[in-house]
Amino acid sequence: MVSMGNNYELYKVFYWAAKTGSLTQAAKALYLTQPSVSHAIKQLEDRFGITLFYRNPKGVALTHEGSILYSYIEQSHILITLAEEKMAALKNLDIGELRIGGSDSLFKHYLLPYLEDFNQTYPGIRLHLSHGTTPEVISFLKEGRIDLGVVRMPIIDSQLEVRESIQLQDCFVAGARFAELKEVVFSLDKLLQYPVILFSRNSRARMAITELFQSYGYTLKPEIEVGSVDLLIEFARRGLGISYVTREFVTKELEEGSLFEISLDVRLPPSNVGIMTMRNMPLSITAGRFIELVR
Amino acid sequence: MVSMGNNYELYKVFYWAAKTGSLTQAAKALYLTQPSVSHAIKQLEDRFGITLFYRNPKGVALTHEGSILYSYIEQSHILITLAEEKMAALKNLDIGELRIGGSDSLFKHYLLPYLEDFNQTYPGIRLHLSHGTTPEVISFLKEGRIDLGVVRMPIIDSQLEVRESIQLQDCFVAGARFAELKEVVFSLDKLLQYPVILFSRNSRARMAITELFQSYGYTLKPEIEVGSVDLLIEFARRGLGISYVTREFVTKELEEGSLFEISLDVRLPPSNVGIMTMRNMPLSITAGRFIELVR
DNA sequence: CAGGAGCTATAGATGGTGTCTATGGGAAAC
DNA sequence: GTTTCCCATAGACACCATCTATAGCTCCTG
Repeated sequence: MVSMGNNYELYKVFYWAAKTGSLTQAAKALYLTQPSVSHAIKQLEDRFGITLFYRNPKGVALTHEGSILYSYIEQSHILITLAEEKMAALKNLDIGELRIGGSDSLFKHYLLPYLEDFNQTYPGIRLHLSHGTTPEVISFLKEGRIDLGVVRMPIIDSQLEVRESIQLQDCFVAGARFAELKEVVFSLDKLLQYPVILFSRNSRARMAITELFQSYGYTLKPEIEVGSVDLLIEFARRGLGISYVTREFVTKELEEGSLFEISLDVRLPPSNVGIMTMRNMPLSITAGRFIELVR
Repeated sequence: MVSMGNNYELYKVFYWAAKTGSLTQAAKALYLTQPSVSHAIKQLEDRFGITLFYRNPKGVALTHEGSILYSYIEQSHILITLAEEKMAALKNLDIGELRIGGSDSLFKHYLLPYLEDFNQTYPGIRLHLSHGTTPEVISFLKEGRIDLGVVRMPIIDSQLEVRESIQLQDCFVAGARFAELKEVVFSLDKLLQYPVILFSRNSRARMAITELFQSYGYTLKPEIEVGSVDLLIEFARRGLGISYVTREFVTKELEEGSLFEISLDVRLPPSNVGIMTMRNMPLSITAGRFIELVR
């Protein structure tokens, strides 16, 4: 693996010398002195064994060979300049992309305002949202397909760095059809006498509540399983049963009275939203900025 | 005229680090040590404020931002490599061009063997031949349209550097129709009784012979004027008159007897071929090599 | 599980070289 | 003739690119 060739820095000097047609001007452009430029050009000429410039009293002019070199170096210089501009734009968040993984419900009910805010502040950043279950999001992250994942805590994975975000409280809610239960304080076993609606997927929330019932010796078996948080809410509103949802996701319905919360004699465990990134991997600029925004 | 930006040399290091996926390998390719490469990459990252590589136990991998940079730098590197190869080829005379100015007759009768030789030795060099009168050739040279000019001496021009080449001797020749003149020794005025054929253009040779006659008080007025040396020879062979030609250009005809030289009682002035280049301007590689060949 | 063999990061020392100042020469312009 | 641009050269200096040495990390292997 041989890498013959000159110091690339010399080509920068050559570029400016050729472009300005003057070693003195090139020196100014590069914040150098004229002898430095003179010396740099001489180095190139010596290494190539080719004279690149004619020296005139009014400046320098490319020789035939020099102009051949210039035709390449000019392109090369343009590319490097574009690259530097692009890096500056990336740094500045004028361009870039932010890839987030998470569940639909978290996107809609938790992340949406942040995403709107971020998008308004940095309209040049393209947002990629990948939804999936917690394990799927984790593998997206490990495969490098997303910059950060937003999932329910707890996450135990030494490869991941998890930042806790707001706390969410799951609860049971019901609609008008069960209005007579508003003032009742339920025990877990009493709740089982009513139709319960749960999220169908193996979500962390569902596993948690199932385990809670089991720890009291009960088995929680849903009457209905639905595939989205929206349906959980809608089904409860329509009186199809009592839904287990995240309270913060039904704030509106609770306020307007289309849903009410079932009071229980046990405390349901809260859960936090966690923002995951790869441990020991630098954050992309966009991801870093987004995380700052969220916290 | 601002030139922000990094030391281009850093991009060379970046290129190899990205290409090999290993700082250690990059160091080997660049004949450096690993800490040097590490340091160089760090500099780039610090200047951009962007992390370019993920550091793994088995090497490094480009971040998203790093791979954007790489897409530019890779192209840039390819161009520079091509440029360096091109320069090496030019130096090596594998490619290139040689632009020579001169008169048709000198090309044909003087330069041709050298050109053939040069072309055989350096088949990759393209030859451009521009013919013209001496003043035309000089202006070609000053305009940079040719690398060297081949004309009759003397040339007096302080901007030009002239290398004397072989001496040529002009003479009068006639064909079979004037066979009876073979043994005669002519004086200038006696020659004027015969039809003389001269080159039509204001060539240096014609001016010289006209002046010679004038210095003896005679006026040389050609019976026929022709536009090429070939016609001078052909007309003489066919007996249309006595042609004034360069002896070296009719060697073959003199040997085979289709022409013979007129003996004169005065010595005609010899002239040298001169190879002109611009003074104080570096020779192109091809021109330099060609001049070596000729001398 | 310990040890070896990769890899990269960091610290500190050093020498090379890139850059500077000072100067000279040459051509053009005034 | 004098000035005023160029660029080339010489020599000195300081910076920084590079080095050596070392540490930390992960993976692999006996």
